[in-house]
Amino acid sequence: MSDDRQQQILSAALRVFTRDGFAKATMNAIVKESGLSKGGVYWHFDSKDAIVIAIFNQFMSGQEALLDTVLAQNIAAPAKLDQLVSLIEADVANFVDDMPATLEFYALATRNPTLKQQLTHFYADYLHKIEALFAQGAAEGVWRPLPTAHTAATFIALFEGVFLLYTLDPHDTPLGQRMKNAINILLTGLNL
Amino acid sequence: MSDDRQQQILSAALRVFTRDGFAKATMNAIVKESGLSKGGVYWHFDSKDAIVIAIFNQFMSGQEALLDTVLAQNIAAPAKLDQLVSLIEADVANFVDDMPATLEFYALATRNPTLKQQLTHFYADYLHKIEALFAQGAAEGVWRPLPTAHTAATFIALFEGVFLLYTLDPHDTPLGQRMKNAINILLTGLNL
DNA sequence: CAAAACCGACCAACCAGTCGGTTTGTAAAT
DNA sequence: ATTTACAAACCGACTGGTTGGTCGGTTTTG
Repeated sequence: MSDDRQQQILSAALRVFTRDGFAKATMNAIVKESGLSKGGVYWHFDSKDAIVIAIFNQFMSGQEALLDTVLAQNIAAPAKLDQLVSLIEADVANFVDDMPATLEFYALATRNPTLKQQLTHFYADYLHKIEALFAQGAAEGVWRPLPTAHTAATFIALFEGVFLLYTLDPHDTPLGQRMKNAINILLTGLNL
Repeated sequence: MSDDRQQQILSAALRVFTRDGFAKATMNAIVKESGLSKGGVYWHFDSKDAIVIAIFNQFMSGQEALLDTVLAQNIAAPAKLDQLVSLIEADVANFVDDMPATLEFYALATRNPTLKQQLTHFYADYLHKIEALFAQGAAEGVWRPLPTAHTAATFIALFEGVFLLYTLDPHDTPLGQRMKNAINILLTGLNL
């Protein structure tokens, strides 16, 4: 049952990263949290970095699967957008506590070539799929036929920014509300 | 000339953080880069964290000063917005290389209470000032009179997101172009 | 019984911070 | 102008503690 054990280790590691921060997280802590021994953990993963990369991959796969689920449906573009927001909102509720860890992963990705390449691919894929969504909306005549690359990049940037600010300071406004506000303004525009 | 020496240490530290990443940056490296000795550096700063916090403060002060410069002028709101984009674009050129470090600071701020509080204050201030800008635009009759808090939060999120994505993967599109694309879509809106 | 999975004591490297001592600036006393 | 006095600024060898990773041996599994 190698896969189960690996998952057990990854879950433990994510818990430690979330609790202690990536910089302060030690292998000893991950080992202890996993319930295994040091040798056991190192039998499954060659290094601390290997664990980080594995967690990162799971996170990206999950996000991409979520997007695919929404886009696969046979509905109008605005409905897809609504559903995407709802799904992300629901999904994020499961890992709000891990969001600082996400930030640290991003920081790490700017240094680690392996991580950087994976992240670049992930975003390229994600961007293309979102582009298709906006192209659909334009074809349906509900959205402006702007260059889809610009629109998609702006949309993703807006969402990432909302996440970032929420992570830095969740204070009173819940994440779902922030996302909806942002989307509304992006759709309607500011100009009179 | 205590201030000069402190600045010398902070500049060296930022260089090391940018080069090695915050996690891997050691005091020995900062000491070496600064040209001083360990005792010398520790005479000016009590700890590694104190150095980080000082750098963070400088960064925030700079950003706020830039915003104040723009807002203080006696011109229409859209012109202020244009100018803000230009100024940020020019300013960012000076520290593109340090942007991964910025990401790491953000990650750190979610753990360190002192940093977190400073960052919260900084964003609250920044938000209020941006709100005033959108209120001005609404009063001038060029922008929709939406709730300024929502508009300002969305605007900041959009910009932070653009920065984030650019840091993660600068590939071909320059930052200034990305900012302008994003602003255009936000102003005009997507809906037909 | 062989390979896979696991154990945990051990280690070499490293790191933030300390401290006793030295140099430098500077202001008052001679 | 020179000495004295003292604190600010600086030096760098040293340390106590920690960390990622290893390895020879043990248990479990098929």
